[in-house]
Amino acid sequence: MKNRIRIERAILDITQADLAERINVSRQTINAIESNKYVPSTVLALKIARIFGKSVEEVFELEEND
Amino acid sequence: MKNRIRIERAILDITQADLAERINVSRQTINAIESNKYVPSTVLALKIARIFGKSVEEVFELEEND
DNA sequence: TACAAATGTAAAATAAACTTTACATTATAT
DNA sequence: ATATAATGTAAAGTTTATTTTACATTTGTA
Repeated sequence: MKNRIRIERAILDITQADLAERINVSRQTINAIESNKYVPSTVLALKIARIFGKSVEEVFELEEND
Repeated sequence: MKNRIRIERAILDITQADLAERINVSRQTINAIESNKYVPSTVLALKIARIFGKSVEEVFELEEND
C-alpha cells in the first residue's frame, strides 16, 4: 500500500510530531506509517485522512501485492 | 468505529464467507470486523470498500471514542 | 419437521501494530 | 559553522489483528 502522507503534510506544513499529536499516536507511529514500515489501522487512516481533508482513498492506495 | 458491512453485504447478496474469500481473509475475520470485535487494517478496509463500490468513509465511520 | 447454510463464538497460536526510550542523521536557520 | 528542529531508526515490551480448528446457534428452505 502506498500513501501520500508526506505530501499532504507538506501542504498543511505540519511535522510528523504535529500530526502524531493531533491523532494521539506517537511520532514514531507516524514515521513508520509514512515510510511504509507497517499498515495503520482503519481508525488511524480515517483520522489521518480527515486531518488532510481528503478521503482515505486519496491518502492511501492499494498496490498489486496487497 | 461503526461499519455498514452487513448492509452492504445484503445489497450485494453475499455471505460473510463469500466476502472473506474475495479479499483473502478467513470468514472469522469478516465476522469479527462486522460485529466490531476488532478494527481491520487499512488494507482490508480499502479492499472491503472496493468490493462494495463505496469509499472507506461510506463503509466505516469514526465515533466519539475513537 | 428436518436438513442445510449461514452466522456466532471460543481457544490457542502467530503476526503485526503501537508505545516508550534513546540515539543518530539530516535539514534549516542564525 | 553552529545550534536547533525534524526525521530516521532500533530494541524491548504490550496490545491487538488475524488464522486455524472446532463446535454451537440461528435462519432459511424442502
